[in-house]
Amino acid sequence: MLMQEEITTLAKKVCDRIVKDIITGTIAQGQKLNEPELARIHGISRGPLREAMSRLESMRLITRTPNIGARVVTLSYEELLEIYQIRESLEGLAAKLAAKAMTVEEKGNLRLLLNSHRKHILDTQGQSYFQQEGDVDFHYCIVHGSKNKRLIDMLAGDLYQLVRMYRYQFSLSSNRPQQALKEHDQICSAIEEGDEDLAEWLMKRHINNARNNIMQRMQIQSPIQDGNTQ
Amino acid sequence: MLMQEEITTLAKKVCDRIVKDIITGTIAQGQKLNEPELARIHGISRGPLREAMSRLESMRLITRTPNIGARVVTLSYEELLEIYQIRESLEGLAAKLAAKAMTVEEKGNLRLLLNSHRKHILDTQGQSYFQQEGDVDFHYCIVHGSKNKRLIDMLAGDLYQLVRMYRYQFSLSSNRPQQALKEHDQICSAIEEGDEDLAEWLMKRHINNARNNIMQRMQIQSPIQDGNTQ
DNA sequence: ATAGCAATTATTGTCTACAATATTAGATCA
DNA sequence: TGATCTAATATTGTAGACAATAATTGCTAT
Repeated sequence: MLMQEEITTLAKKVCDRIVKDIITGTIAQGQKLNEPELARIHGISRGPLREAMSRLESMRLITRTPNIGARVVTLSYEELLEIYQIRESLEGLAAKLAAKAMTVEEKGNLRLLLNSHRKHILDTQGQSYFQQEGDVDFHYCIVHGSKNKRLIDMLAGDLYQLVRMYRYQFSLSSNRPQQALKEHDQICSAIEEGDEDLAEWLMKRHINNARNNIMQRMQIQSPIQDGNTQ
Repeated sequence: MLMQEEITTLAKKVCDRIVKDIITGTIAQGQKLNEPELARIHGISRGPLREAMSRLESMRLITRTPNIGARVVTLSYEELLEIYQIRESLEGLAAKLAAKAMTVEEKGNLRLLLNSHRKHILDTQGQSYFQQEGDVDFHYCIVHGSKNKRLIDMLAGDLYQLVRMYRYQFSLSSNRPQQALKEHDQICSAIEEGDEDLAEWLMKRHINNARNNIMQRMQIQSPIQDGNTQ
């Protein structure tokens, strides 16, 4: 039996491309999305494009108003706070569940991932991009280890996209890679030992630390630019 | 200035109707959704219907497979467990935030709501329907009191629909209305006093109790019927 | 010169038709 | 009789055209 080809649809493909454009800022925050124009750019008709936009809306990357149209969300200090509150809660749960549900193989992979991050940080001191994506990888891995499908969808499906968007657009690369790595290390150990409560507690503290770090730097940084081009 | 008429679109209206049908079981779990048929039933064309189905998918009330079609989700003991794990985490957070963010007026309304529930329980002993919806109201109210928009969307927008679906289809009306009311009372008091940590702890325990109660009864009850009509 | 209105333009919402894929039914052969 | 391939049917995916609503422009009147 052949391995199933990754079957997909125009709407999904275009959705992924637009997601990328929004996260990286190629399409600016607050910008109006014109359906005929976007359809033409991606070489599809408005049908699948609108379906793609429905997906974007469910991810909360755009907001739609009937008869008026869709705009890319506008990032804000307040929303970032909201997101981190939710992350602390849900990822704490994820870590707790992962400590119980992860297989030895998965735990091994998590450790390997961590070691490769350590190497990256040592090799490319301050190379923040990899650190960022590495951070996403680590959290992504634990969330999947929770085996809670709905939790996985909520975090990996939607919320992490927003987190990546904030990081790109606000240049929020970590300025504390060693510290973050150490915290990841602790979390990994707790999971390896199956210490659910400790894993949860460490994860919550880790995210709390990250939030404090980011908030502090955002207030120092130049105020949020208005990406609204309309 | 006139109050804005609730402007809407065919897709949204039909989506709401289908949501209702799915939750109440008018459309059985596991059932295949035929686009032309559904469109005809609701008197619209396939365009807006497909958009409605996108919304249903984002709520996880249906699952879609490219080129094959959409089916209503199949409820399971495992998923219900997953949902309650998430609820415990997120609603704990909601209660904590609400204890800080709710206005005196909102706190007053919450107390009024609770008193009306008490009256209902006294009047119609064992009348479970109101108790169910009343329970939803109470949690809904606290979630909104958190003022965390994304949290509100996650819980009130999507998750509660699923919870209602489980309650309808598994006839999971509360068999402990007095106990639940007492717990609501405690949570309300903690919120009134602005005791964030207590509110969180009480809410988590409350949901944990509800879960244990439901799980216990589901195991006693007849096994989950297969609603798959295909 | 500016405010308000009217006509025009542009954009979104919806419908119908067609193309591509999956499912079903039937026929052929071992 | 049962399995497998093929043709017919049904269903989903996509495109393009039309209708309804919103935004814009230009005009008029004060």
